[in-house]
Amino acid sequence: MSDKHARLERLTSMLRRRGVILPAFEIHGGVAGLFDFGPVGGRLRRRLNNSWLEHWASHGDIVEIDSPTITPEAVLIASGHVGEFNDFMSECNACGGAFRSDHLAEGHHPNPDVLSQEELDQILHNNSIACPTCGGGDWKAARPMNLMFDTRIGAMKGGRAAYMRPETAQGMFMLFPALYRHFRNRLPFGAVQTGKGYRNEISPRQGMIRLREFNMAELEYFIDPEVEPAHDFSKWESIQFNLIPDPEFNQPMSIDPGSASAENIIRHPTVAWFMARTWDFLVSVGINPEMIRFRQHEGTEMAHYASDCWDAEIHGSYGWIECVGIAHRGCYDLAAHESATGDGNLRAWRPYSEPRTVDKTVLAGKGSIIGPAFRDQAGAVNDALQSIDEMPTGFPFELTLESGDSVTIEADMVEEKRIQTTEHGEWFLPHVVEPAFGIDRILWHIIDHSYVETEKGGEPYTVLRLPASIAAIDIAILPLMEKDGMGEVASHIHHQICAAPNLASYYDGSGSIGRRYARADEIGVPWAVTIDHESLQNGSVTIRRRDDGEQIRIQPDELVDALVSGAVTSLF
RNA sequence: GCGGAUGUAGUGAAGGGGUUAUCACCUGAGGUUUCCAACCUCAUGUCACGGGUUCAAAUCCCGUCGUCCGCACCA
Repeated sequence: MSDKHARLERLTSMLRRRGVILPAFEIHGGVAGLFDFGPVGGRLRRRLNNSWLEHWASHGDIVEIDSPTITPEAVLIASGHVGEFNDFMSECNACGGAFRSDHLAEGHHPNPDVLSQEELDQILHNNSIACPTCGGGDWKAARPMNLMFDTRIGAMKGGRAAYMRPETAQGMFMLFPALYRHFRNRLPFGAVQTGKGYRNEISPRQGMIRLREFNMAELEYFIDPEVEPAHDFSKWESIQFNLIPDPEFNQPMSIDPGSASAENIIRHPTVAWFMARTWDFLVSVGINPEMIRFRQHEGTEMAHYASDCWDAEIHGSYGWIECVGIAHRGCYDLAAHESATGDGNLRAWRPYSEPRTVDKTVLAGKGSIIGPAFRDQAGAVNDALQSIDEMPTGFPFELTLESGDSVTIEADMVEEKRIQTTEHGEWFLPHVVEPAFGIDRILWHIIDHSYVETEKGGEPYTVLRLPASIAAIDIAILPLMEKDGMGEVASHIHHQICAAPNLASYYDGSGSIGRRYARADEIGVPWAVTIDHESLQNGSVTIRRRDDGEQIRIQPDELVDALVSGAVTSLF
């Protein structure tokens, strides 16, 4: 345990020293839960973000959007966040312990979640509920504890209440009509968004794990609940995932995702499919596959919107940490926004395989008779006639109006009409499967899994074995000496590589060559080019592989091509 | 929010009522060497913030803030 702790200290020291991840605002004392990404970390995070976007864009039916972080209160009331994030806390006057008021009131009210502050205080007082810590029963008044940062839109006092978004997902729901049009009205399709989310955590701990401002990457995949999805799981046939189902139903198991779906351990095939694609992503960016498991939420911990939820948890220095949540949200969000706004554009059209023709015989009122007969009730009579389900057996008959009044309808007041309508389809609320990624947590575990402490010549030596695709710096350019023109050649190659799209190199001419290799290894630079005397004669340079120190000679142009195409490994 | 610990260069640490605050590594310059953290010389940079006690505070006291650990809370 203390070994692990010491390793963690060395790792976080390195991250600070080398400009990867640093506590934010430190010269002003720092703020828990806020971090800076430095010159190395900033690019590392961008690379991870880009890998994530590419991963989903490669599906062909998923597009990227971007929406504001400032969100009007109405949106978050509709989505349930204002109610759900507004928990009341009660504090014990004797020992100072703080607890969620509704948890304390449990057993004394069928649904304490919905109670007001006064009602909660009443229940605590009337039932003399004891403090779980000290046994006292003297409670301070309950106080709301909202985990969202609030703000106002508009400078004057008339401004609208708003919050910093606690998740990026709502942006995708707001844009559903635009997405539906973009995809030519055909499901399924998805939208992704990466960006900041905000939660005013009571007590951020564990470094990058619980943050107050964090990088989220969320995907909303809209599906027709009545279409049985066809996913090809053959790619993962021989890969065993570690699953921890809700203990109410199943024991932990190792199983391939296709079978888990077929056996209904994962309740929806699309959820299983996204779990598998999530696994692909995590492994591709450098997460150790043995350190991944999927845990199903139990009924009681399910978020307010989810009907089935699996977390991808990654094991690292802080134990098992949830890094991805894959939730089947049903039609919760679209339905909530529809009912809050009355907007009719949050639905999709499902054509029937055969048009449905409905023959109906209706009684249509004759205006010239009904009008004079019923005067100001005539409209209501017509309405009532139209909504008759069963034809009357004869005339006259009694017709009940919506107001409850009854009127007598004579035969000459109406005529029978046969109406034929053809319905080609129906509007429905799509269901949503949402994989939501915590980028910072994933980045942390990539670093954690990549950080290797070894020995070199009896000295401790550290290497960050990042995959080349996300390493902050692609290559280090090292002149063996900065004389005889080696520095100039090196500088030229450095600029050549930096000018190539999406490549970053760094030039290092200070210190011994071994020291410079060590510096590059520490922040995970996968390749190092050395310019030596032979380079001055025939232009060739050596390229060294980070993970085993092996070197080959190569022409710089060939190297740049290989870097651009990501094929440096094949040169060895 | 409660309790405990704690705050000294970029990192890690030592020290301590007295005017010039140490040490190692790191970083930079010069020299020397040159393919895996070599060496020599020199240099940059630090007592969280605010108040008090004192002739004098980085040191003692108070407060604030931050950080860490435990409790509690936690999409």
